[in-house]
Amino acid sequence: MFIKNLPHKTVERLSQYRRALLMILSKDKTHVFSHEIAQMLHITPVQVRRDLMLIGYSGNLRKGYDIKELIELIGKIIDSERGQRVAVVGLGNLGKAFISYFKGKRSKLSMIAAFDVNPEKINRVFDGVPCYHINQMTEIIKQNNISIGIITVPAEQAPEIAEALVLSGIKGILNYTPKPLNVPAYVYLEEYDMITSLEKVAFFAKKNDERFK
Amino acid sequence: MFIKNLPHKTVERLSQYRRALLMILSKDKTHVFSHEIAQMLHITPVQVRRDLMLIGYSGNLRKGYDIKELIELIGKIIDSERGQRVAVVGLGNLGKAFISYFKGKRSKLSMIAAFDVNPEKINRVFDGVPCYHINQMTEIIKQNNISIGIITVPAEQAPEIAEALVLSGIKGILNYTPKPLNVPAYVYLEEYDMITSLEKVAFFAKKNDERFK
DNA sequence: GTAGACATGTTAATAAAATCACAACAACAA
DNA sequence: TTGTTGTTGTGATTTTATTAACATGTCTAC
Ligand SMILES: NC(=O)c1ccc[n+]([C@@H]2O[C@H](COP(=O)([O-])OP(=O)(O)OC[C@H]3O[C@@H](n4cnc5c(N)ncnc54)[C@H](O)[C@@H]3O)[C@@H](O)[C@H]2O)c1
Ligand SMILES: NC(=O)c1ccc[n+]([C@@H]2O[C@H](COP(=O)([O-])OP(=O)(O)OC[C@H]3O[C@@H](n4cnc5c(N)ncnc54)[C@H](O)[C@@H]3O)[C@@H](O)[C@H]2O)c1
Repeated sequence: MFIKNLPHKTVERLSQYRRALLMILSKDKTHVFSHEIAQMLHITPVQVRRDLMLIGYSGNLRKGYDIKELIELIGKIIDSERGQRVAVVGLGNLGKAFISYFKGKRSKLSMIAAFDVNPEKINRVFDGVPCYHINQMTEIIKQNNISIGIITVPAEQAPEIAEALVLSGIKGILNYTPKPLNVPAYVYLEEYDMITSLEKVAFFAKKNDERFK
Repeated sequence: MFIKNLPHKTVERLSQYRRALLMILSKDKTHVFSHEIAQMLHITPVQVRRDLMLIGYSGNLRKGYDIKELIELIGKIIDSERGQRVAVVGLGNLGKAFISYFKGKRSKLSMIAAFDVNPEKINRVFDGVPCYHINQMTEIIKQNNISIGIITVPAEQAPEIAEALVLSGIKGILNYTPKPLNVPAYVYLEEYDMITSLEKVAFFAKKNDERFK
């Protein structure tokens, strides 16, 4: 299902809506109001309604939004129908955290493989995901039609890993190392740094502190 | 040093500029151009110049920006003069990843303590950071004037941990669990979810793939 | 000494994102 | 029947963020 030019931020929030909805689905509620979703994500109810409007979903005026229906619709929009396959490169603390957190959470994204150089990790299975030697990476990516790579190797290795991923035909990269990467325009690159998040918190905490005093 | 209402996004980028600058500082370069910084962060040179303008920094027309000076100025703006103290709650994969990554990276943020319930972790030191039992949290936070907490416990425990952190007097929280938290307005809360990042990459990778075909 | 190449700094314009304001409606109570 | 409450959906507006355009300055080459 395609919707013309969904705003960048809306895509991000749709993923968050789904996460929140999956979380409350269990609690034998069938419907939810925009202000309930909003409260969970610390945004305004209008924002929620606007996003849902953009994906063409209508709620019930009295009961709110049907949770199951909405989850399904979000899936139709942000998931790829045929599914996408993912690999983690670097099975250290962060790689493991990702894999164990991800486990069983999304049906349209399959965690297919991990790659490392440490002999103690290679040819073993971690949380259902087999770990291979980095030398086999290109081969396995191609064989399994893996289209997304997550980089969690030591920073120095990141550029060569990124290059190898691109050459293997990957379409998207999620980089957790602080090393800036360069990839061709047809590969989507997302970077995240915990320290930047921490510094943001530190900055605004300090600011808040003055403001509320 | 205070600058009236620095845009939210600019604060984030300042942290990234500093990270990038620290990275190239070693390479016996003393100056850098806006387009070089821009390339590293995948943004435009104008954006960089605009941000630097906002913090009142002027570069050299011919040589660009003095790297050391700029690092220092960014510090004056985003760091707290007296420093801020940080604790990690939940010393699992993610908590460890954070601590070992953070180690030695920022002088104005000190990682003071970790808290956990697992007896094997308590009263031991991980990467220079001592781990205490969660029962001691309030006491240690107050004693050490810790103002920022990072939550990396299992999701179900997150709300009670957040509440305890707030009661202990924390001013900022960085939450890595998918559980939505509620904190008073004077506490700055930042949340991050790896799966949202991954889904964003998946979505735009899929989109790119169609566009470039 | 002057044209060319190439930076920065900044105002103005544009684009993207969020919010306001309110019409439309459903349920219910009096 | 009619007023009240509380919701959704959305055009209009505002706010925030980014980009364009260009004036200004510095070095180099000749
Ligand atoms: N962005 C963030 O928020 C963040 C947070 C923590 C760590 N980090 C970064 O993420 C990376 C991983 O952190 P970590 O704590 O998991 O480190 P780690 O040392 O625990 O894990 C790194 C893993 O990569 C493997 N490895 C090394 N070279 C490799 C290669 N050439 N190919 C494949 N695998 C290789 C190692 O064997 C190890 O298993 C580091 O670069 C760190 O700086 C980033
Ligand atoms: N946001 C993300 O990107 C992301 C990624 C991975 C994991 N996670 C989440 O982060 C959390 C931690 O992930 P992990 O892989 O490190 O898990 P983990 O199981 O390795 O670590 C959790 C740690 O918390 C400790 N703990 C449990 N209850 C506690 C309590 N009441 N007080 C203090 N400590 C307690 C455990 O002993 C353990 O050491 C989980 O909630 C997971 O869902 C988030």
